Amino acid sequence: MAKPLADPTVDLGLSVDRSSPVPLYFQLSQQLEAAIERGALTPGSLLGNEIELAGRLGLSRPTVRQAIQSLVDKGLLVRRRGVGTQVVHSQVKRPLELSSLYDDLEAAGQRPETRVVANTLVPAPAEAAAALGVAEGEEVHRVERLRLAHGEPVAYLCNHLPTGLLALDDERLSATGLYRLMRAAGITLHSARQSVGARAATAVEAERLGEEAGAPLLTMQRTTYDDTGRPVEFGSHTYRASRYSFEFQLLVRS
Amino acid sequence: MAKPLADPTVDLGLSVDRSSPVPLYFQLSQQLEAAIERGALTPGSLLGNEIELAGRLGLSRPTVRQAIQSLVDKGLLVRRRGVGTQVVHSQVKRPLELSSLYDDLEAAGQRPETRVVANTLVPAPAEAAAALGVAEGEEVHRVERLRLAHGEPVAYLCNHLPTGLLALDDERLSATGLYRLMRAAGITLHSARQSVGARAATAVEAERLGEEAGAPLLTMQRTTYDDTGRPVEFGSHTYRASRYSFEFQLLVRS
DNA sequence: GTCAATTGTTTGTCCGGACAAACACCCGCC
DNA sequence: GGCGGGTGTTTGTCCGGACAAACAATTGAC
Repeated sequence: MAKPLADPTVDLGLSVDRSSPVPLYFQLSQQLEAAIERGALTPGSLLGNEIELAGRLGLSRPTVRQAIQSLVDKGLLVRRRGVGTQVVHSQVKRPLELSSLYDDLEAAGQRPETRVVANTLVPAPAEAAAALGVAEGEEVHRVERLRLAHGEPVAYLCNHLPTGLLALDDERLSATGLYRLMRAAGITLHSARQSVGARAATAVEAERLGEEAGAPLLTMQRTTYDDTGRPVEFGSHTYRASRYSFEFQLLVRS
Repeated sequence: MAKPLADPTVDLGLSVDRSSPVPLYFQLSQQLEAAIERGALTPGSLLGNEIELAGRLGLSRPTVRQAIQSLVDKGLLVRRRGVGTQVVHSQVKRPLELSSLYDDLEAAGQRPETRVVANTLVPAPAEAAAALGVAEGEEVHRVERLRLAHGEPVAYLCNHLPTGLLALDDERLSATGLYRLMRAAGITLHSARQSVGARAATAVEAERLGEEAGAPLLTMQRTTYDDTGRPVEFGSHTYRASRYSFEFQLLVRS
């Protein structure tokens, strides 16, 4: 009979605005996420059952469930039948996004810079053609960039893109990341297929990145798709292993 | 007015079994996924609207929506208001799972083998203690293994695990992967935090893997959490870059 | 004291309906 | 011919309810 929490609605300042165009379930999930983020909901604590929560907020149970489910999908909450919904007790950050090197560096406080080495139209090489789903030799954009942080080279990025998708001028390429340009052009990025490996740097690669020949490089090849499943970008990147590593969080989908 | 598909229900052999304990939405989503997998639903093709589909199957719209939504989450389908639900036209495999090296090798037809190099209790080193959330110096399991494919070394795996979770005997460790053992012990793996990088092999590392000193190695550090957010494993792995690379698919969470 | 059955709580699944918002398409106007 | 508005289709959101399944805790029997 004794409830572990007095009234979470009050403590957490949960409330919804029915006049807002933001969906109710989304308002709720954001508030819950914020509460978890700032520690108002401590790891392991119960959330109170769905019926009560719905009643207190003046929402229906399906709406509350939708809000909770989205947080479960993000890995912030765990539900157990007969027990309730608990906050996961781990230092989960973000469940993994399609990371942009530029944004990552910027978020880390490293001042990212981009030097455009090449920006031309070329006949598609076999590998790029296969990834982009165009005929070999068909014209595609080719962009080669050197990415720096604090004035030091971090990565050499070579990308191929289908024509007609995007206006690519050196100025904009220098100012920001490719993904931001694509999003700004109305392309909704959706998924990507990646392959991450390592190899020793060739003399040319080493010189570009300021390493010794034979130094270990982290390599990534990535094909990115928009929300219709159309390939929009194929990238071959090499990173200085001494200056960069990939960090990400995986969720098991059940 | 003209429908692109005559009656998908018939063509795809969709049907649900109400006497089965398997949830209806899950039955439907599995059948749809199978139809996409085997090409019965071609990329770009419409799925027919939700109301009709529900009517034909004798299900309610929410149930059909739940089935479709799960496939949208997996990146197999795209929904557009006023248009309908389409099959994504790309060669999407699986959206990325918490990959097990053993399972990956086995699925690729490489015959994986494991040699247990060490399997002891040790005081937790600082890094492992921090990852597992235990005090430094507290006793933890330490397992070192060499993973081979076709008799050739592929990776050197060093893992730390909390005590009391799992019975770790050399025999079982040799026969299968660590993740399978954990699942078999009733641990539900949920998420993992990974860091992938590269570095040159030290003399010791090179010797273990049959490489030259200085050869590029792919490194991974991973902390795995169960469904309650409790850390259950911390691994430091080194892979022969010449023989292995990580392949995975990322989804952008909207 | 220990084990098994019962009971209560909570989430899981499913239904039927209603209205809103976004998009594609067609038609009429200019 | 081009453009704008109207119309219809489809998904998005939300409601209220009902029953089933899983789990924990208590109760009862041995």
